[in-house]
Amino acid sequence: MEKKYRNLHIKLTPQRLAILGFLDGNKTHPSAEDIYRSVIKKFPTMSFATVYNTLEALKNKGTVQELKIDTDKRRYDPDISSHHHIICTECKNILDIHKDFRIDLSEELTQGFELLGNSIEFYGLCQKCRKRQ
Amino acid sequence: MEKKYRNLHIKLTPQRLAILGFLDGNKTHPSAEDIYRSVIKKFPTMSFATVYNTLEALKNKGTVQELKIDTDKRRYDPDISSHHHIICTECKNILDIHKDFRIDLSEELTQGFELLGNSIEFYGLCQKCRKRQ
DNA sequence: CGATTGACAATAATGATTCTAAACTGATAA
DNA sequence: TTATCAGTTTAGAATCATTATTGTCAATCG
Repeated sequence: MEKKYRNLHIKLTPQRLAILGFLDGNKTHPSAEDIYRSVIKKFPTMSFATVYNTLEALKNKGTVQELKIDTDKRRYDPDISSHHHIICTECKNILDIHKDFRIDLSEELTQGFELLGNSIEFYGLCQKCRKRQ
Repeated sequence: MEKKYRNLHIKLTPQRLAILGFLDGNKTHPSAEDIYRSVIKKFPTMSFATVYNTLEALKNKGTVQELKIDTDKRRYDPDISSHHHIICTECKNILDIHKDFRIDLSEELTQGFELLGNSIEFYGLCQKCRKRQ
């Protein structure tokens, strides 16, 4: 379990391993609070500062990315592959979209920008909300 | 000047007109604070609550949209046409991209979602930051 | 063995946003 | 004109997410 994270070259403390464990394979785009609430079960002394510090460290190492899908609070994603999201406009449920979209922009549109990539937020209605309508 | 906003069917107080005037044609994606700082020049008694209340009202009327381009604070855009943004990864400068991208998703990807639209965040290097590198 | 470093926890501080309560405004009715 | 009423504004307090600070401890290094 630990071996997996050795190459991060950060100190693998029990708290950090618990956070990494929670994030591993997690598809729920958790907030700092979500992480805190889960990890505190095993580490009753866990503090928010540790969650934020660890997330900052992981962000810098590039193993976690910060998402902009929520204006209320930051959300984090352990899946750092370039992927996109579709969000239900009703219930705000979020689904990952694993596909690359190479979108080119004309020079007229980019006005001198060098285009490096894109991140797409799709929106729509999830199955449950469609039935409810 | 006022006629333009009559069809909003909200009470057009002087403060609201000042906010609407600041937003009209604004391409800077201002935060609540940006709006406050500008409008307080004419209305020294203006309060933040009024800015937020007005933004909420305008959002509900669909004349302003809340952007998710900044994790630190909310930003607002009076341009409600479906458009996108390109953000400089260095200086965070933002440029509007006015073009429609119809992107279809396979059923396998959407898993029951009814796709309604998309919003794309492009990223890259702006002209100034390219030269600086 | 000290000395140093990095991480932790608790807590204080900050900054954005929301809430509250009282005063104000403008329209309408008496 | 005056009274009333709904909606708006204001100032400031409250809340919530995030960041900074401080003292402590454990692991590491010379």
